[in-house]
Order: sequence, then structure tokens, then C-alpha cells
Amino acid sequence: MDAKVIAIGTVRGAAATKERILDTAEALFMEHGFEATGLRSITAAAGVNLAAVNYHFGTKEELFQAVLTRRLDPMNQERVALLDEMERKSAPHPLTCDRILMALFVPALRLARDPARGGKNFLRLLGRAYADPAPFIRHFLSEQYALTIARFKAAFGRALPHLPKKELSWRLHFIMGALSYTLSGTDAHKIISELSPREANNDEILLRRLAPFLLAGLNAPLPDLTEVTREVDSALTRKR
Amino acid sequence: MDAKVIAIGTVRGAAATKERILDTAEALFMEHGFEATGLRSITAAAGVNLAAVNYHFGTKEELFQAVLTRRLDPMNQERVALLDEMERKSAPHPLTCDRILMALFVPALRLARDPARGGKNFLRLLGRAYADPAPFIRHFLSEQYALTIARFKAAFGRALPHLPKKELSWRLHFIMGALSYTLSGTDAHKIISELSPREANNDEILLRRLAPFLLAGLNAPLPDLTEVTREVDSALTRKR
DNA sequence: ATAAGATTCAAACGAACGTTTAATTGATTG
DNA sequence: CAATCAATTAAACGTTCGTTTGAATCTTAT
Repeated sequence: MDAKVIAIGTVRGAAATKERILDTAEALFMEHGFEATGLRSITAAAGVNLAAVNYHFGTKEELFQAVLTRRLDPMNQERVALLDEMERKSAPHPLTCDRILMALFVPALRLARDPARGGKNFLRLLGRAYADPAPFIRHFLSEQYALTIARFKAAFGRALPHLPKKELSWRLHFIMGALSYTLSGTDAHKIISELSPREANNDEILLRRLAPFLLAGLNAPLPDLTEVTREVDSALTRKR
Repeated sequence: MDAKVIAIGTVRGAAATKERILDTAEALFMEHGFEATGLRSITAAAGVNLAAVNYHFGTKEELFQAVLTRRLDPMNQERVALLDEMERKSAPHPLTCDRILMALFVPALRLARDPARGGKNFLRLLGRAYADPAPFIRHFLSEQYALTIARFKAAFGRALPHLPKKELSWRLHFIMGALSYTLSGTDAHKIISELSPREANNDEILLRRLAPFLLAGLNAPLPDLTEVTREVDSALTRKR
């Protein structure tokens, strides 16, 4: 940012191409996925030379990580900061689940609202990345999210003291699943456009419907595994 | 199956290589995704000639569709059949949500239990396919699922008459999201192995924890959008 | 047994991939 | 002005991709 203003020469041009590459890669990775997107497509669409990617980012994988980090890092910091502030205000009472969910969703909404920070495109790219089989993506994401998830798991643990930690881990997993799938869904955006085409921000409507759904799931009664097991078993073995 | 026993000549050899290709492709597609899996990897691992894929299936895309159809078609038929039978038995009362969810999950569990029908691998492949950006995969899946989803949506509609259809569409979408993400998750299988390594079938434990979670979400109270909106808006604008 | 057909095989096709190289351009600094 | 360094460029690197070809091998049927 500062460098762009102060030095008008080399740095500005370099920073400009770097950002143009990041923006274009973000869009194309979202549309076609990591493997199916060629460096030649990216550089051509960005109007830069093919070698520029390797010069500025090293490899294609590093470019992908740079695309993710640029948005993900600030968003997760915002999430934790929001959670911290909420907990401070409500002390000594623990936060309720709906407010913790808010701390999880609001920064994502902010990002989706702001076109300058990637807007809706990035959330979809993020959802895609969550389901990508590539090992380096999975490693990268779990590293990026490890601290944030642990922080929120602790908060949920205080809000749901009766819930065994094992069960809480599962439900958090389900939450992240529904969230990432919802964000990545081409279907979801299509559904929105069909059902309520005049609304302002699609991702916003989406997350506001998702939150109550997940909140209810979090507060669900503990599954009586033995009983359910018998019933399902009978269904499983009956028509065998 | 029958052809393999009856005709001992050409058919056995041809059917054998076809199945070997399908099995190997299923495993490799699951591990690396569609784009990242080469035909040479598949044919080498299957012990067949490279050209065998194009000879038996036409193109790589058609091979992928064949891999999916082989398991998906029977499973969806089983789902609808189970739902039909349940509705017939409980007539004239409509089914409760938990039983409809059972009709959705049990066939998937049966598939996961049966190694001869793909076992756990296929469910993970299916989850991956759901998140794949490739247009032909999305088209194929939505075609394959259109009837089944419509059938279950109608059943849920009868079970939740107070729920607006729009809201029901959303919640079904969330359910499919959590389901596919859960099935595809490498993380999920790791969590299971760590938490309860001695259990028999991983996918079974998984779905039995997911069902109550989703059931609660289905029965969640309608979101008071206006109220929630104000609260979230304040959070969004406060720190801007 | 022999013709016909189905399947397998090795080899090659052109295209696209990510990455590297070496030369050139441009601006900054001593 | 000259030297220096970062940035851009065109070109080529070697590899891998999905697909096709035509001959060879095997099975089925006359």
C-alpha cells in the first residue's frame, strides 16, 4: 500500500501486475478449480507475461496459496477479534451459541459485501478449496484454520457445557461442512436468484438462513446411539 | 454378474477389464480428483492397456460418469423404494422427519457397509464430485438426483406443513451440503480413527451423529429475519 | 477349420502443461 | 552519465495429457 504511493517507478508496476494476477487467478480458480486452471489462461486474462507468475510467486501452488491468504488471513483475524470483544462484553457470563455463530459469520459477510476484498467470488473459491483433494491445499487450509477453529471450539464448549467434547467436535465439523458447501454451491446462487431476485446481497440472505439451521443443530439433544442403532439396524437387515 | 458366470469366453475377459477399470478409477478419482487423475495412472494400476478406457468407455468424462452411475443409480432407487414403503406403512399419517432422513441415510449406509459395492470409498468420491467445478459433473449429478430430491422434498413438505416451501428448499440444500462434505472429508475419517479407533464402520458412526444434528435443523423455528437483520447489521456497521 | 468379430496391444499423435532461460527494457542510485 | 537492479519479454525446455491408429491376439459362430 505505502510502497505503491511512495515509489512511483518499478514498485508500482510490479505491485500492479502482482495484484492483477491475484485477482484474475481468484476468478479463474473459482470457476474451474485449481487443477483445471492453466497458468496461460491466468496470464492471458490478466494481460501479463506467462513467466510473471513464476517470477512473482514461484510456483502455481504458491500462487494459489497467495490467493487464499490475501483474504483468509484478515477474515480469520476479524473473527477472533470479534469473538474476543463479545466475550469481554458479556463477562462473566459465557456467550450464547447464536452470538458465537455471529462472530463466525459476520466477518464472512463483511468480506462478501466488499467487492474490493473479493466479494462473493472469494467465498465460493474458499468453499471449493475446502473440498479439493490436493494435499497441499488441505495442509494449507488446516494450518490457516487451526487456531481459529480451536478458539471457537473453546467458546462453544463454554456455551454448551453439557455437550461432550467428542460430540462438539462433530457438530463443529458439520457446521463447517454446511457452511463451505453452501458458499461454494453454484446451485445455491442459482436458487437465490430464482427465489428472490430483487434482494441486495445473495450471500447475506444465504448465511442468515443457514445460521438458525445450524444453531438448532448445535442445541440438538444428544443422540441415543443404542436406540437409534437398533432401529436403523432393523431397517438395514430387513430387506437384505 | 450373470454374464460373468454364463459366458466364459469374451464376455468374461471384457467384463473383467471393464470392472477392473471402474474399480481402479473409483479409487484414484477419489484420491486425487477428476482432473488430477491421469488415464495412464488408472490403466497402469488396473493392469490394462491405456487404450482400453477409450475402447470401453469412450472418453475420460464418460468413464467418470460410469463410475458414478454404477453405484448411484441403485442407491437412489433404494432410497425412493424405502421412502415409498415407509409412507405406505404409516398411511394415512404423514411420515415424521426422522424417518424420512432414515430413508435418505440407510441406503447410503448399506452402500458403505458393502465392500463389494464400493464401500466407504464411493461415498467419499460422491462427496468430492458434489464440490467439483467441472460443468459436466454438475450437470450429471443434478440430473441423477433431480427425481430423488423432488421425491424427498415432497415427503418433507408433508412432514413440515408449517414450513414455507422456500425455507424447506434451503434446509434441504443445507442437509445435502453437510452430508456431502461429511462424506468427502478426509478430516472426518481422521477424526473418527482418532476418537474411536475400535469401532466397526466409520461412515456408520458418522451418519448416526449427523442425523440428529440435521433433524434439529429441520425442526428449527423460522428465522425472524427482520430482528436478526438489525442485530447483524449493527455488528457489521459498528466496526467499519 | 475358417471366417467374422470383439478385444488387446504397442506406438504415436498433437496439444497443453508448469517451469526455466537468456536477453531486453525500464527506472533508481551513486 | 554510468552502473545496478528489478521487472518484463519471447522462446524453448521436457513432460504429461487424452485420444487415435493399425496390427496382433483371442473368442465366437458358421
